[in-house]
Amino acid sequence: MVNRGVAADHVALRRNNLSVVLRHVHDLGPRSRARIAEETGLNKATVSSLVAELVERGLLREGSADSSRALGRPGQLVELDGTGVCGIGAEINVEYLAVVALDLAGNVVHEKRVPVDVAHLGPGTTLDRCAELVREAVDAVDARQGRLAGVTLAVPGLVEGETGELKLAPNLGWSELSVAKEMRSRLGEPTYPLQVDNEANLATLAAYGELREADALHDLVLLTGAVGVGGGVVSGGQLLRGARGYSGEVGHMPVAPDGQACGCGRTGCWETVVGLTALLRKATDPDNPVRDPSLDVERRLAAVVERAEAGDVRTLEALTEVGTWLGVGGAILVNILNPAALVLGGYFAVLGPWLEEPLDKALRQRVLAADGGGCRVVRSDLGFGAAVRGGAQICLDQVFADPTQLGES
Amino acid sequence: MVNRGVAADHVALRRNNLSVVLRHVHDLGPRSRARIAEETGLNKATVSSLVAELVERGLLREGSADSSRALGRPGQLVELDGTGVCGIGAEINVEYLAVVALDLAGNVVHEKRVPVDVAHLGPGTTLDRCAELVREAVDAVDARQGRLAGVTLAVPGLVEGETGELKLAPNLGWSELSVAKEMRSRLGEPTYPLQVDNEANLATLAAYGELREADALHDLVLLTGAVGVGGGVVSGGQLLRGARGYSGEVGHMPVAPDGQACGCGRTGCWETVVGLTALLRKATDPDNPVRDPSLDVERRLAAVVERAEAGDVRTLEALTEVGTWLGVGGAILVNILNPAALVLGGYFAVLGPWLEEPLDKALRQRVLAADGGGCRVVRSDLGFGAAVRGGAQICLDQVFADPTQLGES
DNA sequence: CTTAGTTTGTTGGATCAACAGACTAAGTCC
DNA sequence: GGACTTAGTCTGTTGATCCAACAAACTAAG
Repeated sequence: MVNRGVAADHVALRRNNLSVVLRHVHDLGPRSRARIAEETGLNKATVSSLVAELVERGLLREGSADSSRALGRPGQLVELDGTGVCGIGAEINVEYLAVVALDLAGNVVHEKRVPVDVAHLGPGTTLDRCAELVREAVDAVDARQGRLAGVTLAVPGLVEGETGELKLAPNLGWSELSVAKEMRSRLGEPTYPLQVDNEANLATLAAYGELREADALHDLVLLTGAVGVGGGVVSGGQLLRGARGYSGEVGHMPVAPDGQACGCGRTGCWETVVGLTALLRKATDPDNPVRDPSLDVERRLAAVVERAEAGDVRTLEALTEVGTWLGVGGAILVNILNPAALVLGGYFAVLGPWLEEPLDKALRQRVLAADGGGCRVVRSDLGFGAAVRGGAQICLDQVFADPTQLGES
Repeated sequence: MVNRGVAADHVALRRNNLSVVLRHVHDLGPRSRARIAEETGLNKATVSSLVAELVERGLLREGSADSSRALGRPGQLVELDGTGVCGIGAEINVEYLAVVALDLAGNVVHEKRVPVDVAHLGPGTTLDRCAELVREAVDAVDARQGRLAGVTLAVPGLVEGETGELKLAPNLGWSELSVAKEMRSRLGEPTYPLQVDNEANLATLAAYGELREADALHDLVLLTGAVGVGGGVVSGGQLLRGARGYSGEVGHMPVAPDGQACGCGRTGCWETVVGLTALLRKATDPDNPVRDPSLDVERRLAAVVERAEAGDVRTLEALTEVGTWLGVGGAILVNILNPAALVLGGYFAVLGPWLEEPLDKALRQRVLAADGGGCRVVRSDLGFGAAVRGGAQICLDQVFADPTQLGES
């Protein structure tokens, strides 16, 4: 059934079917009980019983009458009751802290982002500030009388799957830090679940959440471009985490033999040719103000966009070059993983209009399967808020998977 | 969550629990009903009922008394009844056709391998010969009064997931061929399921089957070395197939910029530095007989092993070089996928003793996570029979997933 | 305004699978 | 031989789904 090979009883059966109905309404929108029964294969009477329990639990609610059918008694629409439950995603990144609270329907209940120089502050103070942000978000959820499904904290580094320990975050300058434990103690050992996850993985989940609604798309690779380059993989509808949760480290694939030296000590890593620094090096003179690393990322990007739109040849050439390099590395990923979509996130999304063409061309040249194995290049419009969204979403997903885990409202 | 909960009823519940008990006995060996109940969390009475049904279906059988416990009434052991059900795996490869029939316990019931020059024969005749092999295997299963769970055919090429159509098999010189349909018609439209799958994927499943019994290992990458280099990925216990089933094409990752020209038209592909041809080029003179491509692979390998064991410096250097290149490409895979094991199959396994050290070293240098992300390098001892084994296994897995799908014996 | 036809959602009974606990069976230990 | 322990079966209960009948609500047509 839902969990491969775990003994099940009628409680598990009921839980499974509650989940099926809740997800069905979430994915496909408001509909009558009769229609749910028809579409899921459950009996009408069973659907009535399941819907009643989900309404009881504050996850569904009765809507208006359905007048779409011409004949017969109109159905009573059943719709998602978003307000009942919320999930919170928070993020510690090099230049900012962020938090978002989403309700079950995916609406933003609370959102905040503060610029911070994490490397300067150090772990202790940063975690203090982050805990403060989370507390505000929890208060906002409480104020709306929402129940909290959980909090997920995104960090740009290697997070050990089991323990939630941060092994290594080169861009923060942190290592071997039990972030989950530190946060729990700062939040006063909260009762809601708190987990820590890799930033790129969570951004990938967020992108998957957006895309699967449009298409029936269950295999994708996300590339998040910042100073470094991160990646995440969804395969068969499942986030690929790897044995310890260290998956998706694509930034240091050796692709450019004669390339620049990389922060990791080697030369020619992918991020030395497609990272933001590389783009700016190619597009501008050394004394250009956009090269100043202390300037915030959005500002520097805006400058590049402006030059590109103005038709600056050097900028356009640099973008084409980066796009081609993206295709070179992207082809490796596509050959290994055969995704249905290669999603551009972070700064790649912003510059997508100029990157896509050379990227697509390079990809098609280098992927063994004809037509790139059917892989499309897509821009994510979630911007730098993808990771927090994914973090909140992962908490809500647990409610969809088991609607009984939260007590009744 | 592609298997996003399907509506379930008591039949599905029963099916699930039958599967749990059957898998439990398969994975952990013979044990009493009481012990199964304790370990699975099912009720003793329920286990008795489930075991009775599985015995009825010819999948389990009553064994001897369990005298391992000192006190109390000894239990009646329940064990896998291997003989009841069989799966068949067949393979079409460049130099040979092969078939194997396995019973539920994984024992070889029938096995055959014939050298064939597929490129010379062409698809029609090759499929005729292959169908003949399958028919022999089916007869062998029938002779043992085993029921046939299905047949899986392995081919070295891109197999479209949904349709089972072979899109491209460069090493065979085939393309756009509906192998599944051709085989079904040659076998007289059989009633058992017949599927077609990628050779490397099936070999990966076979390797996973071997390893997961020893360790609790659910993330691995298999590298099969032959003239080309293939790969397969298991992540979270699930074979990674990709959107269309084209995953695992690792042979053409660009790693060696100044490398040899590759059959694919580019230069520096991974298989140009780690393929068998590359090894022989480095280890031997151009006029050496082992370079003769018409010689069979095992013979050529034996020659290399002999030289290495004799301490031939040139051979040892070539092996070190190939091992290092294996690590360079392997590091890309490990960074992306974070497997618990990198499994060497095909010719890599044979030469493992000489490849592992430089491979391991290169890997550790280039993987971002400390200690290679915990990735071990392991040799598969399945040799060139891995794919057929995996093919048979995949049929048997379906029986384990749904023990009711075959009628009672 | 009436009647026929259609669709929705509920009700009560049947079925089925798991569970709990009592009970019998079959050994060991003293 | 009796106390003790563990295995497996039997019986009755619980709970979830399914089925079929039915009431409710609405449209269409005469």
